[in-house]
Amino acid sequence: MQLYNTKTRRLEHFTPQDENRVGLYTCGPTVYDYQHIGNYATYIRWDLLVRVLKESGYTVDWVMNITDVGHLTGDVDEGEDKLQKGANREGKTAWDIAEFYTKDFFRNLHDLHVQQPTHTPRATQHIPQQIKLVQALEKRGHTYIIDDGVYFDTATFPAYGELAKLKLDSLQAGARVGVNPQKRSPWDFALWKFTPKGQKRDMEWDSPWGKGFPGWHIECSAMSMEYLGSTLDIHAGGIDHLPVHHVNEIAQSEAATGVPFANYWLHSNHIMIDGAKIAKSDGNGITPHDLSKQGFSPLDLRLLFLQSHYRSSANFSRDALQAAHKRRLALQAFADLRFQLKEGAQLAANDFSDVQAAMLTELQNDLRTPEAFAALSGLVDSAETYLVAPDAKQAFDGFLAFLDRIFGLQLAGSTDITAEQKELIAKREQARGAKDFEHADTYRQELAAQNIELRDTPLGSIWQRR
RNA sequence: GGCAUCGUGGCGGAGUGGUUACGCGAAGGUCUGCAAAACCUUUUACACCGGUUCAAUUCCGGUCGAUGCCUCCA
Repeated sequence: MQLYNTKTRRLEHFTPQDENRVGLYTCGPTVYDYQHIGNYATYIRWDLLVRVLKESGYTVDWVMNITDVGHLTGDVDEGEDKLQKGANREGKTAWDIAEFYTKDFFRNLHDLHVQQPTHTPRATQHIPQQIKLVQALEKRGHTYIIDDGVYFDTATFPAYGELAKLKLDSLQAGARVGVNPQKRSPWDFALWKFTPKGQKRDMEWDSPWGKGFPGWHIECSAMSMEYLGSTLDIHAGGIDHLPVHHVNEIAQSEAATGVPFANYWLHSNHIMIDGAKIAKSDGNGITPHDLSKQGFSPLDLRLLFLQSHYRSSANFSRDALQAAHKRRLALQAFADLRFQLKEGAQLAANDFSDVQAAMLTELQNDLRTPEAFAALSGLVDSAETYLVAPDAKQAFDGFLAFLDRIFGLQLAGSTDITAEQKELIAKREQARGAKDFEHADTYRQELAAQNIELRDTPLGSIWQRR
């Protein structure tokens, strides 16, 4: 398997530390609001990575964190989110808000057929581990304390910023707002923040340095190492995390352990809407729920995101989603041919195995989904024309199972049409044979009313759902 | 201001130094009882200007444009 490693900026052959097991960490959501479709695009892509790794014979330990702490103070009232404001008005706490959005997040992942990660640790449930990691850094002389927290001293970590190829001299620190002037360097970041004097936060814990809460980066290091050890095989995340979050994760992790934090770094690019980044502040933070209300299935969205490569910045639009929806229906119609095997059909077992091999090859080459789908399209077209013979049933079923394993589109999850519907089709065939086209069309219309369309082939009628 | 990335046909989206990506859509046609499907044709595809080359969308340089990051952000 080949993966593009941000660490080296090139395609590399992937080799895990253990022969058959892969330790994968992916940055999860901060649960203070609904996740938009761009967020989910990233999780769908890492789900694909896990699926392809499994298909390649690996066992995958997948850890995805839930950031349920950070900036939720007791009197949050910023941003435009009405529910959050409402929650505050109703006297809810940061804990309630985190719980609400965590549930929403997992429900959406389920609907999008993203597999359940092996572990989904909450930051609030791993405070001791985070404190321990900060203590280790303190012991090794990588920290200093100022009035609002314990900070990581980037000057003590010469490799700081290497992953993102940061040129610290040329970065414009002055553009930042709210920089604590006591920081030794603008790049230093908080490991532990103190609760401001006279304040009481919903979320705060005791620590050796005083009451407070963990910094924004330390949870990922603490929890990934807790479950996967000091060196991860793969650390994946959104491209936006590269220059700050991932750079800081590396610094604090490697400074504490002395060993490489991750062997492979994967970054997914952003989904754009109308050529611009998705941002709630711009009012384009579309959620899967918004699309459901418009009649789209979560699987339409899943297919749309799988059609583009994870490293390119894909553009979302209604038309593109509609196109994906229709493509999915066509794929479903292809899968439903398994209920309509025809004697004399021409598709043979090796037609499926050849395409399966070709698709897997593309996916193992840095998850090249566009090429994999292109390879599939040829077969779908052939199947539509030549149909599938009964003696290819096993191969066909096996192929559909393969498609569901790698793409998660649930193609083999459909059911056959009912006996009544089959009866209608038979009646229509009879009427047609007798050149009673009036009745034949009546039967066809009856089926159409049940969202079933017919097309006639030399081997008989074929139905497909709309 | 600094650092990056990218500009492909109506839309989405791959890829390549010389041959149809693929999907969705539109127009015409063949076929069909009518449809559907399929097939054929059309819808002037690779931002612009130079350069290298027998040959560039594909390499090099420049121009213009778009976007991202530098601040929590998938």
